Amino acid sequence: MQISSRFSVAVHVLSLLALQQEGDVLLTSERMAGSVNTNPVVIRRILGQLKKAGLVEVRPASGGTFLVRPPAAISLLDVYCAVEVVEEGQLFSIHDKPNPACPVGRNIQSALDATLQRAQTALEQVLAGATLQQVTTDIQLKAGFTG
Amino acid sequence: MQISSRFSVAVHVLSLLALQQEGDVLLTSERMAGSVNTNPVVIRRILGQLKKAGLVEVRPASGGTFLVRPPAAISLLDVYCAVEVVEEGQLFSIHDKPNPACPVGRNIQSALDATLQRAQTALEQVLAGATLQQVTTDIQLKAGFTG
DNA sequence: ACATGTGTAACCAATACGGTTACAATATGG
DNA sequence: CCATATTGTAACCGTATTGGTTACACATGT
Repeated sequence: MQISSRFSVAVHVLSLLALQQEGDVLLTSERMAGSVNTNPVVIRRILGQLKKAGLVEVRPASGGTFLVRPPAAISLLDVYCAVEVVEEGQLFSIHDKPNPACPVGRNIQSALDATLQRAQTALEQVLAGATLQQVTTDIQLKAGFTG
Repeated sequence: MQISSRFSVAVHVLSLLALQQEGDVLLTSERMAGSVNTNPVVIRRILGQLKKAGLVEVRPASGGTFLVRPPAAISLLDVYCAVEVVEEGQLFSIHDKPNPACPVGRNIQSALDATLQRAQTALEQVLAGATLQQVTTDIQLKAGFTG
């Protein structure tokens, strides 16, 4: 069981947008799909989510997708929430309907809940502290980008 | 997408074991299933994993499952690893085979990897710091246990 | 009018999960 | 030895999710 690759694809797409420069060829969902190595519809779905979350704007028909915010103002947590890979506070599934006639059954959910929430929050805080800017800077370093 | 309830059921089962007292009725997988409100086979599967991980010992045939370690020496991370809800370092799925002809495609995986590992580690560290003892203490408090 | 790109539904196959049934293997007590 | 209770495990099933595909309506710019 894993957090869907939708999240990493979304970061990929946002990185393409962030690294796009004036004068570059128009970045269509088709082109993005080429970089990701998937079908453009997949990209469009994700872009729909990113748009709904206010991270990108998308020009209908004539094409073109743009970041609404600078890369340094987009955290990986923003992306994670935008693509809805995990429901709020629901990373861990807790068995439901344990037997209330048993004290453990009656109390296990609440006894576990705080810890599991803390674990999820810890994960999300790392994502909150990581920006798209950092990702693209890393990509540039690795790629030997000059600008 | 959620981390399987197998984990929470495992904690439930371990809590039953931890709170078991001398003279209590034998705790069979059937009884545990009653508390969890599931089928005994489900419990047995999980017990198989916990046993393989060295957290419990199980008496064949005549029945009876026992903690191998004191509850304070069993972390929730131990349980999480025992029930194999998440593969090591694999909480996040990263799309594979991005296009290496594109600098973003070529580098996105490694550019993301460290951050995602850190996020997973942060979550797991919270679990490492939480013990079965804490869970059972909480259950006892909530249940108004006197023992 | 036409070409191009977006948006979305529907379909499909694969996978994981949790529940169930079936039954072999094992230990214990009578 | 036998009956009983319990464990261990395979197989099956239905459900949900995912990511890819196909189809096509809609929107824009030339």
